[in-house]
Amino acid sequence: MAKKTGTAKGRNKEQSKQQFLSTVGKILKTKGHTALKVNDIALTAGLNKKLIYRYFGSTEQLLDEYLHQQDFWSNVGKDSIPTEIKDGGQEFLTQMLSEQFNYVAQNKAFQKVLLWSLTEQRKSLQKLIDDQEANGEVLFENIMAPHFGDKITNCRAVLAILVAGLYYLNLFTEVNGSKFCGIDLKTEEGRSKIHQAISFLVEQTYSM
Amino acid sequence: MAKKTGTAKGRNKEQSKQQFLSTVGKILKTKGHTALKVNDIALTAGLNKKLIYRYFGSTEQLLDEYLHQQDFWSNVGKDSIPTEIKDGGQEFLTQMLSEQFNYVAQNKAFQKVLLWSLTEQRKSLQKLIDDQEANGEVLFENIMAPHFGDKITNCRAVLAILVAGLYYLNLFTEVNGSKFCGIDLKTEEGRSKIHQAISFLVEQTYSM
DNA sequence: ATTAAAAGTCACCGATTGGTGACTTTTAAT
DNA sequence: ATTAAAAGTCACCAATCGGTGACTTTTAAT
Repeated sequence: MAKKTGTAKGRNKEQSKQQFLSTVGKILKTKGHTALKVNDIALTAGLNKKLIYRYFGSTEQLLDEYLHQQDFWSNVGKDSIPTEIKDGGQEFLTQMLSEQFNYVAQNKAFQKVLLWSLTEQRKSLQKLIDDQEANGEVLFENIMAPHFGDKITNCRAVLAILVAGLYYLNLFTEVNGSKFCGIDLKTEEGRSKIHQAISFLVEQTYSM
Repeated sequence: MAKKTGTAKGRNKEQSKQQFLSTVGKILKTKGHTALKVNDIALTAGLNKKLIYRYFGSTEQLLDEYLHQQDFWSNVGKDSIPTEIKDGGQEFLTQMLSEQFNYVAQNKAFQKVLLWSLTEQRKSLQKLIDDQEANGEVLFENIMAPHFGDKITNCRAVLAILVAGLYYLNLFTEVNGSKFCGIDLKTEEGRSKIHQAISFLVEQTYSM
């Protein structure tokens, strides 16, 4: 018969669970998803690995709970859909893509999750992707569809290439940095060129 | 004192080496680079793993030799640079990007190598990337620079996003398929939309 | 104080990892 | 036929992997 009194000097289930979850994030950021072994997680967390099975059932469920806990898309998209849109969403879209480019660049955990989702099939990863799709659909229907009309499909394809391109460039930069198409993405100058290209490409798409 | 007589009934060094190398490709295609363990390679090749150390020195050197042996870029770019270019390379560039999109889609080994190069740092992978970069530079200097003049940097940034985007879309399709920005990349219709977007974006860039 | 559940520890299991020494078999020059 | 190098096999090693049973310690209600 044990209840919690709040006196947590290390022997606290909820605190230990959070310790495991944050350790998953730490390892993910530093070593990638392939290093998420139960022994490493427990060692890094400073807790016994048996607790992982007791609290989460398995390592897989721990990872699932980590992915579910993280709300990667809250910072990247839907947070601020403007109430009034004059230019058919051109400025909004430009800013959204630029912010997304920067967000991915500075969020290493998200980078690793992106890479993870390109590497292996997993329910929790699929859920993240589905959320992103649903999130984007709101933008398409509310902002772009009214402006593009029957050209909306072309617009989708262009945006797919842009979003995917910005993802890849950030992933590429992190590992084999140097240059991509002659542009050094590790410099502010190089990244600035990408921002200009985003602005240009969105502008051209809206003049379709 | 052993020379080769060409009588190879399994006991042939060169044949065994090629067997190992092709096995690396096979595992890479089916399970990805994380599954390239020495035990698996030897088992799949039907040879003893000791031979890997004897012939290549280590598993890493075997992988390096595989990457060096494969010439992924020969089919994707430089093969046919037209002698005469009238439109500043617009048509050539459009076709090159479209072909690259299709090439990556059907070459699983290349997909895995791309993913590999986003995952871990390795000399042989870096060399592949450098080759690609040098390869692209020829196109920039010979075809696009004369046409774009001082706007060549913007052109680089646009092309970086396009190439990166096409890479990512193919990698994404392979694992978590379904849809990206509402486009189903597993259908011919979806891929056709991407080809149209490539054509459109290159066209717009040349009207810069 | 008793007690039962939860928190946490420890040692062990079988399977797999990378790697090597000692061995046998084949090859081909002498 | 002899012989030595190369081709190939087998058994073993230490380290690590995921996972579990048995244990001790703490907690808090009774």
